[in-house]
Amino acid sequence: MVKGAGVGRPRASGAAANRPDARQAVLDAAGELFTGAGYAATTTRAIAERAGLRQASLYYHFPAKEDILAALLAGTVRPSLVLAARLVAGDAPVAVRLWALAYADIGLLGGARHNLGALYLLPEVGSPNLARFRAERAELKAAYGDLLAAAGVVPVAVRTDLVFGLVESIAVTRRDNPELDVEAHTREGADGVVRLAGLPEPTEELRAEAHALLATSTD
Amino acid sequence: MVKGAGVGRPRASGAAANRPDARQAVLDAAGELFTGAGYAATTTRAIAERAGLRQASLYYHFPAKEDILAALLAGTVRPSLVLAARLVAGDAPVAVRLWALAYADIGLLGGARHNLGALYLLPEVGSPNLARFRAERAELKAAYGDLLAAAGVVPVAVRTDLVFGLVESIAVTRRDNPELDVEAHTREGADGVVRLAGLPEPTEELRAEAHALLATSTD
DNA sequence: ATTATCTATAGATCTATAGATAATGC
DNA sequence: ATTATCTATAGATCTATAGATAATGC
Repeated sequence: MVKGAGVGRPRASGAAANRPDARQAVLDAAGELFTGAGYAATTTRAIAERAGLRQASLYYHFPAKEDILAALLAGTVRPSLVLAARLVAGDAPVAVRLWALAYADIGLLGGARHNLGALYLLPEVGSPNLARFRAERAELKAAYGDLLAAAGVVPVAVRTDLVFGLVESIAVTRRDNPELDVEAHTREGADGVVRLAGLPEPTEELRAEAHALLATSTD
Repeated sequence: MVKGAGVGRPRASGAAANRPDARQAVLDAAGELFTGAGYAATTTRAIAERAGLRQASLYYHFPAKEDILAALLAGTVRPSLVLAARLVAGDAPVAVRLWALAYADIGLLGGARHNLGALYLLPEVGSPNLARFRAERAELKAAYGDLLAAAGVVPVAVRTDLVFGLVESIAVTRRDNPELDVEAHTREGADGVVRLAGLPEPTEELRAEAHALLATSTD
């Protein structure tokens, strides 16, 4: 086993024995602190403390502070991107696929621990080292654009901006109100995306079809 | 005159003579840097350099770095808040007033120099010192809620979250694409707010009425 | 021998204050 | 005398590296 139980020097913090995965503990800690205080205002010392190790030990798992942010960003956009690719290529009615994508995407952002969608708002995402994330997020946005185009929405570029803005706005809403009813917001948000696009008012049948579509994701 | 032309020691930078208002120069510089790089990542030295004075001289105009951010935030939310108060108390059809508020609000965020709306996204707005701004922004959001309630929109809380999120999303859209066609986005955004609320599709007549309402703002 | 941590610290900041200085205004 | 700036710096960080150390595994 490469991942032996207690290989390496024990931690100085009391939590010497229980270290299931230091890397994951670092990501959890950074997720909470970056979303709360921002990237620049979060020190590597604070991350390490919360993860139960010393500041310098972070650098065994990540080459630099920015790589911690990159890892968090990658983890949040990829699941939506995978789903989007499947839906764009699907053959269900386009309004159903749009509703399903918005519902799943808002749900992922709203349900993630620590409001990880707020990471998208950090000014640091403009950094050259995070080009990978920016490209993946642009791909996701393009998927919304493809669905809107297939639905005959015009002007498609402006409406894509608005729809994508509405989807991501859950990060700000959730920051303002951590007690947010995520399920209600997600369902109303998906309805809102369809309305905002200018498509016919979503019906209960449409929502049921979309849910069915999403339920097949693990096949 | 309190504001004598060249009172005080001259600046070390070449721009010794032309100092129309140092305080304003500092705000301009900070607006650009805070929106681009964020608050924590922007040093007081960088602000001062861009404003044409020395780092320590900032502290003659502002007691602390955070007060520069507070001043910028106050300047961006107040104009919308003043308009919102007028529209909430108005007697034009409620869809007209809603369209007008969204149009003006998005236009102010989109047209401001340096994408000042991006300041709302900074994690530092949670700071205790910026409670004033948060309260004013909450008041603006409440005005949207009042208009939606008057229009009979249900569920009003969730839809208010979505509408307000859509309006503010221009800051993210503009950051992603600095070449954004602001006028087109603003008009489509205001239409989108009405649609998102679930009200009847906006007509050209409604838009004309709303523009007329806004034209009377300086009376 | 390998792994995962630790301690210690170099070098580079960054904010804010203290006190001096160079103008104008009276 | 007042104003608006300057120079210099104290004190407090913060990131990342160097090298030691305490486990397990062979």
